[in-house]
Amino acid sequence: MPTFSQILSKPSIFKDRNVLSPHYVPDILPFREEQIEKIMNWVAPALKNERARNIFVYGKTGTGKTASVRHVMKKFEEEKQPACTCYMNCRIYNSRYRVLQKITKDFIPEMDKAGFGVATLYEKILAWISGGSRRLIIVLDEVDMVGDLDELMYTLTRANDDLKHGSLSIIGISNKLDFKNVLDPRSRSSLCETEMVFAPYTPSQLQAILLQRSQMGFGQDAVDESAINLAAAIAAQETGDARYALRLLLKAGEIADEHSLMHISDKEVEDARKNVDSDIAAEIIATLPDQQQLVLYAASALSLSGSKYAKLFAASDDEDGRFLASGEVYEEYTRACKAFKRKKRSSRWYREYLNDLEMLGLITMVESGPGMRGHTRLIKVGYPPLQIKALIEKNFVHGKVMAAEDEDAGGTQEKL
DNA sequence: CCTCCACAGGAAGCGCAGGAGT
DNA sequence: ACTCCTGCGCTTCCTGTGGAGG
Repeated sequence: MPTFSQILSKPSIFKDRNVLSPHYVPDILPFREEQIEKIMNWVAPALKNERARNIFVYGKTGTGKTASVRHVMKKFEEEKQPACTCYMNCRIYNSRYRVLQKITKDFIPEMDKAGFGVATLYEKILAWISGGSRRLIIVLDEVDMVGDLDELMYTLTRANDDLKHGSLSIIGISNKLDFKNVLDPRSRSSLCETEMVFAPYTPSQLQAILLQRSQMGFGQDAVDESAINLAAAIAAQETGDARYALRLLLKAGEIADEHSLMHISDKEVEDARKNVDSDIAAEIIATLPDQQQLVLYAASALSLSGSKYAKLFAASDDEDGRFLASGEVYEEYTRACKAFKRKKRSSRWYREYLNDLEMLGLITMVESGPGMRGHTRLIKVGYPPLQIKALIEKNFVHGKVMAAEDEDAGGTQEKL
């Protein structure tokens, strides 16, 4: 058994592991100078006591949207003015109510509790802005996750009409390129007052970024040039996602550490790739609500045991695409609920779960064409079903027994 | 052709938790 | 302490929709 000091003194390939983390915002963002300057120009009016423009930033994941905006916000806050910013990720603050609540919580400490109505929160925010003639900029990251976005936009834009002093501006960030088309025209025109697109990084840009970070994160020459090129190529093939590329590098480093290597070559990057893909899925799955896990579990279990329509698909199948019919997955889900002692949800809500899972990229769905009865969706799990099944089983066995008992108690109460 | 099947997804509404107003 | 009120997760009911089968 090693001691902690032995573990800590073990040589590591990492010099500063932190710079490879997805949350790290470097002082210099390569290839984004132009975008940063533009955003600064649009935001600057707030420092001369005018309203900053609303900005809508979009581009695929890992193109530096969030990092660039946060970079500008950091610079902005360094100026001591009645100007302030409020950043939030709408994956968490995903409704008008929660967004307003977050704003009040950040700036009005005595309001830091739940239960106020929308109107109350709105009034308090207006009074706070107006009272200090403030220039508030709200950054809504992953803004497409907000359910009642139209209402949120209406509320926020209306605030400017109601304000005599100060103002409120919005910076929306989204990675859904077609997202603004589903917006109400009115909210679109206010949110998309100014637009900016972040193009994916090119392979050579990714290379440069990886080189910059690897020099900061690892010792000099710890990473093969060809390994960096490989990681850049893999990420470029995906979507030009810098976050993914950095994650590859981080994982490659961890693999090197495990084998006590002081050097990263192509092999470690290759291995990292396999790991990272399933890591990403495992992370998403672990944070999924119980019911959605059960649906996913049912789909994986069924794709292992085989669809009853297997013969049908075999004829028109493109390679291994094992599709399942929505109905049979629901039946399997019902069985899974029984097995894990959970209360099953109605089929209507089950369909909502399917949509959620698809949005997370855990499953893919297609409309049933000719060959199948009626109007059904065909489901395919996006990752190896055996792994998913095992992972969810583990999630349910570990630490969730109490929850199962609670559900059970609820069930008996119902019968009374 | 029509009818039925097996779903998709909108609308309404219900019960609950937790805070406001009194 | 009590009645409202609000948001949330969910169920119930309902109206499409497009191919299968007669």
